[in-house]
Formats: sequence, C-alpha cells, structure tokens
Amino acid sequence: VPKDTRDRILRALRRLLATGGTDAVTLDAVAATAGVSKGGLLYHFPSKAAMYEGLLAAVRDSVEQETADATARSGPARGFLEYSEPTEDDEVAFMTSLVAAVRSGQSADTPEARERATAALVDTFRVWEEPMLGAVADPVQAEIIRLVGHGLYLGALVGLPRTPKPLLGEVFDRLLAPVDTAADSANRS
Amino acid sequence: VPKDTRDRILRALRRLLATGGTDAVTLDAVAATAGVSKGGLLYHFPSKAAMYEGLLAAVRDSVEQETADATARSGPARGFLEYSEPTEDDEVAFMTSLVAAVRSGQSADTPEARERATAALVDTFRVWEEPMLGAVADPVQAEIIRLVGHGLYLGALVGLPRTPKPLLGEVFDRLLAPVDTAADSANRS
Amino acid sequence: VPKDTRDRILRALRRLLATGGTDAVTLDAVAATAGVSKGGLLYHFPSKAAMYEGLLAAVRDSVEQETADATARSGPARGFLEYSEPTEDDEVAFMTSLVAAVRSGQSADTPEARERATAALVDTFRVWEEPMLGAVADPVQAEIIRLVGHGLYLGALVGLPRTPKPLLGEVFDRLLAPVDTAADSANRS
Amino acid sequence: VPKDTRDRILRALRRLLATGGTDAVTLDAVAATAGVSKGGLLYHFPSKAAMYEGLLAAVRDSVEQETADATARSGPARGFLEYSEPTEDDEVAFMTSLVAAVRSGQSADTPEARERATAALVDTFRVWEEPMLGAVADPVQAEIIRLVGHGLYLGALVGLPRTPKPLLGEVFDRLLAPVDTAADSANRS
DNA sequence: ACAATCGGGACTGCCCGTTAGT
DNA sequence: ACTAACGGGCAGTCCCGATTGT
Repeated sequence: VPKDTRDRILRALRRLLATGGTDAVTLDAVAATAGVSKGGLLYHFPSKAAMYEGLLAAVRDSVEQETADATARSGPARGFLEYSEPTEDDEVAFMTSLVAAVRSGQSADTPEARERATAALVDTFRVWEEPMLGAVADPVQAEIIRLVGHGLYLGALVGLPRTPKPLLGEVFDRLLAPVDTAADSANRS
Repeated sequence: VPKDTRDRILRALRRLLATGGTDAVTLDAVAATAGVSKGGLLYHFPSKAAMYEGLLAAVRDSVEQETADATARSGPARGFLEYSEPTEDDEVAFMTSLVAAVRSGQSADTPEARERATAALVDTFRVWEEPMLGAVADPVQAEIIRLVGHGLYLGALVGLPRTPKPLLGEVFDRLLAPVDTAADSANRS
Repeated sequence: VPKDTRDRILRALRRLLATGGTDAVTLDAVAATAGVSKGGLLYHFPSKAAMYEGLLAAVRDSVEQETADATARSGPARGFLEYSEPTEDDEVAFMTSLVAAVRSGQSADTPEARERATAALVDTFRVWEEPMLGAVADPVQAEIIRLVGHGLYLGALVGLPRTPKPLLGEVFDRLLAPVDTAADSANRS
Repeated sequence: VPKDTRDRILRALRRLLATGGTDAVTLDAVAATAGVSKGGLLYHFPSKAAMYEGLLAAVRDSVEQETADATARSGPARGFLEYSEPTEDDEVAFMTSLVAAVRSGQSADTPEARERATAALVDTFRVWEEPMLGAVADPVQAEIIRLVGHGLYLGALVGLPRTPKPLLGEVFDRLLAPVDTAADSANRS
C-alpha cells in the first residue's frame, strides 16, 4: 500500500516535533521513526521543506475537523474558546515547534516556499476562527473573543503559566454573556 | 573598552534574528556581522547559549523600560494594550525568532540552560503585564485584558493580518470602559 | 517499436552531455529528458556504463559516416583537416564531455568496462584518421597532418580561441602542397 | 607553519587526480591524503571549486617555469615540441583529469567560477606557447608547430598510442628545418 | 516494455568550539 | 582582548540500482 508510507512519514514528523522540537527533526530521524530508509523518504518528499508543506496541509485539515467538533459540542463561540485553551501537552509542544519551524525558516528552502508555509499557517488560524466569527453578531465582541482565544494560545506557545480553571470559567462567561442569547437562538432555529 | 564589543555582538545577534531567522544565527555570522573574529566572540560569550542568555537579559531590560514609558504615556491598562500591538516589523520578526530559538532549544546546550532561557522569556512577559495587573482591580477584567494583549501579540508572531485600526480602537474602549474611572482617579491622585 | 525508445535515450544522453557536462548525467535526468521512467531506462540499459557503451558505439558509427562524407567532398587529406576543425559548438561540448566521462571513469563500473570504453574512443579516432593515412604516401607528412588535426581538436576541447580562418587556410595549403598532386590524381582516376 | 598546509592540500589534490581521476577527488579523500581534517581543509578552501582554482593557479605557474627550462635547454621552438610530448605517465593522467574536471563542471559551483576555471586553463596553454610563438618568425609555420604540439597532447589526453620515437624525430626535424637558422641566430645574438 | 516505490550509501559543506599564538 | 588555524561531527540530498507491479 503506497499511500500508507506518506502518512507514516508525516506522523513521524509530528511526533518528533512534539517530543524533541525542531532540532530533533532530521531526515535520518524522520526516516527511522517512520520505518523507511532515507531514500524512500526523499521519494515521497524531495526535500525537508516539502515535508513541512505536507504536514501543514494535514494540520489545516485536522484543525478544520476539530473545530467543527467543538462547534457541535458547545456552539461556535464557546467552542472556539474551549478549543483555544490547549488540552494535551503533546499538541501544544507540537504546534509550538511547528510555528517555530515555519517562522524560523527551517521549513522552507526558497522565499516562495516560506511564503507558502506562512500562508498555510495563517489559513489554519482562519479555519479555526471561522465558525465563531460567523456566529457572533457584534463585530467588536467577536474581535475580543478572537483575541482572547489567541491570547490563550500564545501563553501556551511561550510557556507562560496557565490561567487557573475557575478564573478562566469566569472569563468565558463574561465574554459570552452578551452572545449566548443570540447564539442559543441561532442554535435552536 | 571591553563593553563596546559585547554590545556590538548582541546587536549583531539581534539583527540576524530579525532578518534571517534562527537559522541565520551561526557563530561565524554573528562574528562577521559584529566585526569580530570568532575567537573574539567566544571570548565574550563562551558558547552560543551564553550569547542568547545575554540577549534575553537585555531584552527583558528594554521591555521593562518601554513598558514604563507606555504606562507614563497612557496609563497602565491602555498602555499595556497599546504596547501589545507591535509597531515595527523588525521588532516583531526579532521577537518571533527569539521565541522560536528559546522554545526550540537552539538557545540552550543543557536542560538547565533551557530552563533558564524559558524562565527569562516568561519573566519578560511578566514585566510587561505587571503594571496593568496592578492597576486593574477586577481580576476577571484584568485577565481578559491580559489575554487580548497576548492575542494581539500572537497574531504578529504567526503572521496574521492585523486588526484594522478603527475596530481595534473600539475593542480597547470597550475593554477599558469599566476600568478607566479607577485608572483616571489613580492618575489624578 | 522498441528501437525508438533506445534512440530517444541515447539522444537524451547526448543532449545532457552537451549542455550540462558529465555531472548533469544522472539516470533520473536522462530518463526525464528522454520521456521515460527510470525503470524504463534501466530496461534498455541495465546500468549507466551500458548506456555509455551504447553511446560510444553510436558515435563511432556517425564519425565513420561523416568522415566518409568529408572524404567524398574534399578528398581524404583535406577532408580530414576540415573535419578536425569542429563546426558546431554543441558537438564540441558533447565530445569534450564524452572524453571527460570516459577518461575519468564515470562511464565504467568495472576496469574491463573502462578498457572497453577507452578502446571505443581510440577506435573512433582511428576511423577518423584512416582515410587520410591511407592516402598520404609520405609517413612523416601524414603524421604531421594527423597531429595538426588533433591539435585543432584539442583547442576546441580545452576552449582555446580558434585559429582565424585566413591563417588556417594558409596552414592547410602548406600542409597539403606536397600531397595534393597525389591526392588529385587519385581523385581523378 | 600555516602556509605549508595549503600546499599539502594542493599536492594531495594533484596526486588524487593523477591516480584516481576526478571521481577520486572527494573532500574526505583530499583531507586524508593531505593529513588534515575536513574542517581544516575547508578553512583554507571554502569549497571544492576554490580548491580547483588554487590548483589551476599553481599549475599555471609550474608550466611557466618548465617552459622556461625547456626553452633554455633546446631553444624556444624545439623546446615547445619536446615539452608537448608528455614524458611522465603521472603528469599525463593528472592533466587529463584536470581538464576533465574543469570542462565537466566539477571544478565550479557557479557559472562565473566555471568561466574563471576555463580562463585559467587557456592561460596555461598560452604560457606554454608564448616563447615559441615569439621566436618563430613565419606565422604559418608557427601555427603548424603549435597545432602539432597540441596534437601530441591530445593523443595523450584521449589515450591514443604514441607516435614512435624515430618518426617523431623526423617530424620535429622537418617542422624545425625552416626555423632553426633564425632561432639559432636569435640564440647567438 | 514500462512505471512506481524503496534501500543503502556517498558526498558536500556547514557549524561549534578548541588550541596555539600574539 | 583578540586572531588564525584546525578538529570532529553531522545534516541535507542526490544518486544508482533492485524490487515489485502492471
């Protein structure tokens, strides 16, 4: 089954980024983790940059999926905030390293590739915000919610201590108070 | 004057991070940019990690300074938000790369050094938030403001399009409405 | 038609040698230029060395043909000299690279293959000289003519500036003066 | 003694080209033969192309020297021809490989470097011919002598069987007959 | 007859830090 | 306080050819 190898490689890259940071991502390491030879790896992805491009596309798709799940669970606005507070440590470490890789140029060999990588990252964030922005009528309130979500994410990226659970609950409630009625009615319709 | 060379090195490191990302930071490149030989560089900083530690300390100091300036200009709460919206592209690129370097482990050769580097980074953010947190009485509102500030910063880090000026003004006003009275009275006292 | 693919491959090899030198000759590049997959290529020529052997044989044949043409046009002695002065840049670059490939061992995987390749090259030169050597009676004059022809070729191989046309004409005339009578009479008979 | 290492490297490159052809020239092999580490090698020559450039300059100088010697020994015209007939097998193999390296692009990483390398090669030939061209008054005869010399060299490059000694003597004598008087008188003056 | 996939190996060049010298 | 020279290691990637499928 040929398609399988490509996925194994991408999963290996994901794991290495999560556990060892961008510096752990060497072609040898990826190949070994994926159980392929380096030649086999380079057949599927002719360069490291191509590998990152493949990963970014996969991430975008999975974020789209998980955002839809969160929306189904808690509605678009609360779903967005809940999803913004990273749950699993692995996922945080992974995304931290991915952002670092993209923004440090490790994921691109040419300026154009770098553009593409950054665009893919931006696109991922857009996919994440989309349901929420569509659901909150007041644009100012929507922007505040968006920024709070991103603020939560930044804290994880930088390694700041997390907001304690109770306080975070109050923050969510206050942000969503003017929204919930509309969102609920939208949900019920 | 020995201090001069040290500063030239740190400025060179800063410039390289801003223009070329973490991958452009090699001892040779830093030495060349600073106009020193590699031996000369390693005399001042015995290793790359030491160089980053020196830079982090310098950054922390300058953030402290600029935060104080912003507080003096617009009060602690509004000053925090204004300072959170990054102004110069160079500064954003620099901080992006610095975070990437610290969080990807490139700035540290030992686990302890990595701890220290992350701590220095966290400390920088703490210095930045401190005046605001001290000035806003309501802890929930303070947390929201804090997260919005960080959200603005994350956008810059990732490369998202900026919030348009007018909308951002409305966001600031709404966030600070319940605060301004207290802050103003504090200012007037 | 199987013969067609074989020719396309050899033509691709030829073109690559002419335009990119021996370093441009990789199995992938040849396959791509020929419009075949690497598997297809290796079906016709089981190895790179076999490919070069095929090419050398083809070159020998075409030199034989062209030498016969030149002899028919200008007689054996003058024809040899005229053919020695390379005409098309592409052909020069191609032969330069071919000689380099053979003499640097890139065209052979075993010592025997290398012997064969060198022998094929020598044979090509022999085919080129043969009509001339048979036609010029004086062995010393024949050797001089032979060496002058090769000298012209070396210049092209190395990249020396060409002998200006008028001077070259005088050189040819002087070399062929003691010969022409015999050659002319041979032609007329 | 720092200068010594550079020379040892160049000598190692020379030896490898003579014994193993261009394919034997790897940075590791050169470093090992020269008794330096690869880091040390790359300190003196930042790339393989730079190494070849250094070698070409050295070759040019040594050809200049040896040509002067040959001129002193046998006069400019006969000296040129004698020097054109390669004496030591090692030298032939070396020059064959060097020409192959330059003309196949292995000695250059950029088009400009390739230009420089070819120019250096041409320059070497010019240095070789210069005394002869200056001494032979008749330009047609000078060109014939020049081409015969190059023809001898090409034979060695390609691997053709050598002209037998006696025949070669006769060739030299006939070529130099119209020259010697002038050359002798020039020598005596 | 030809295509897709993969293994193993080699080579270039970079990079960090050490040492001898001044 | 600073430099030139060097050592050892390693990452990226290219390349040949074998295998497996049609």
